[in-house]
Amino acid sequence: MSIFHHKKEISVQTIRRLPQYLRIFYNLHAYGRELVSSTALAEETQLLPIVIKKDLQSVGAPSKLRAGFKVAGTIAVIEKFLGWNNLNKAFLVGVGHLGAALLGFDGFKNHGLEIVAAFDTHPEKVGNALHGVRVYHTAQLAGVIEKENLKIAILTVPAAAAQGITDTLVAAGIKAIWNFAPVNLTVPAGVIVQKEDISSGLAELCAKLKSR
Amino acid sequence: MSIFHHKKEISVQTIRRLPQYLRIFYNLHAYGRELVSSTALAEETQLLPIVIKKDLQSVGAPSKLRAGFKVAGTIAVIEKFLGWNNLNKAFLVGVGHLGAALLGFDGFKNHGLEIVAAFDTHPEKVGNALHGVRVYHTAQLAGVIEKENLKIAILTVPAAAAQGITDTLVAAGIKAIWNFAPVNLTVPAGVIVQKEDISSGLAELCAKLKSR
DNA sequence: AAAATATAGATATCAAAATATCTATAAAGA
DNA sequence: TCTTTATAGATATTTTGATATCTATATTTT
Repeated sequence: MSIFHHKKEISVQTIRRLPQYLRIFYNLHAYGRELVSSTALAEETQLLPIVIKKDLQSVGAPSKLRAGFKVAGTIAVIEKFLGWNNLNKAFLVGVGHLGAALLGFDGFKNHGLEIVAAFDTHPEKVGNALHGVRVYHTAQLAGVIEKENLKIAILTVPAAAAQGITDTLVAAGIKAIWNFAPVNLTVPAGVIVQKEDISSGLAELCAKLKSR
Repeated sequence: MSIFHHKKEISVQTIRRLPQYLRIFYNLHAYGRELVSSTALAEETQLLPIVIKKDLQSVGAPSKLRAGFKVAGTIAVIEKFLGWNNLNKAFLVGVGHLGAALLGFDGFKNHGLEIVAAFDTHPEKVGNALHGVRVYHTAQLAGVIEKENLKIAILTVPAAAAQGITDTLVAAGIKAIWNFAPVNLTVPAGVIVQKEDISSGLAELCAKLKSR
């Protein structure tokens, strides 16, 4: 056996399930539950108990033998793993239908995200505030990013505009882009792009519908 | 060798990539391109050529040796596979920020979906039209579903209301629910639920950010 | 005409993820 | 006290998906 400890890699799929667990654990905590077993969680999530067990073990969730996982402690390790124990300042580019909806979503505070600014090019939007977030003109992007030292961008612009704005964001030192535009962005190594595309989910649904 | 032909199973991941291919093929078609190779597509999508090749082969995309896949023919097979070659009537329940944004998204016409009605409980929304879609009171759900023979529901209500409405939908004969509420719905076998959860994507992004 | 090349097509290998099985133990019940 | 049981913990197996390699061939180049 090696004397080196290999840091256990946590799979992407596990990471994607963590928010779901977190939501349930928040509820349990609010109801005063201190322990919950993987079998109980399995009913709630419709996942297999063993999937949940392995997911929680992999982030180091504390447990009590024969009793389940500790609610408060598990919340703490998941939040810490995701960095959701303190808020990251972020901003949004493109105040269209989707962008406005995201600005109105107050759940981000539970997800480590605080949207502190928005950007758009339409004169009737610039200068106003939407859901308490001020809308700047896109031309001011670089300045605001630098002044506020922002690292995370939420991109909700039309496909045609996405790459151009991305180049501006990268030049301004942005480290992560959450991309809702239906294009693949080209960025230098080191910049993280997380693509979101609901048409994938719709395709999955339609494929299931057809094969019945 | 068996005399039975085993219908090749198409993987979920392949299905989720199909809309992306379709978008690119629409563009190519608009520009008059008749053939495109997997290597060319790989640059555009940032996927490996072999992934694309296998994906397209698995839905039976027509090709020409040494030249690539046929643009028009590939569009046809993908659309057919997903059932996007003709419109499915759908409706939306919950005209909040997200629901309104989805109503305003006109791209659904390219995705085999036509939203013909919306439902909400707020008196100031009921009776109006939003983006050309009439908003009914949720109490009228069963009636409208039956009258219009609707099969696909888009659920954008708060978590607390989701299961109750789902029960109504199921009782009214709905076959598929595209669920944007952050809960796991319980439905009888045969009803398809496709869950959409952007917090998974955010978790992925945050995990990547932390591990740099 | 001959050689080189880029491609789909087919098959094989590898990696990731899900699932199953086994073990030890603390708690509950007889 | 003894037995049963539900659980986390650990390991093994299976399945799924991604990646690599090889082949045949139409096209292009020489």
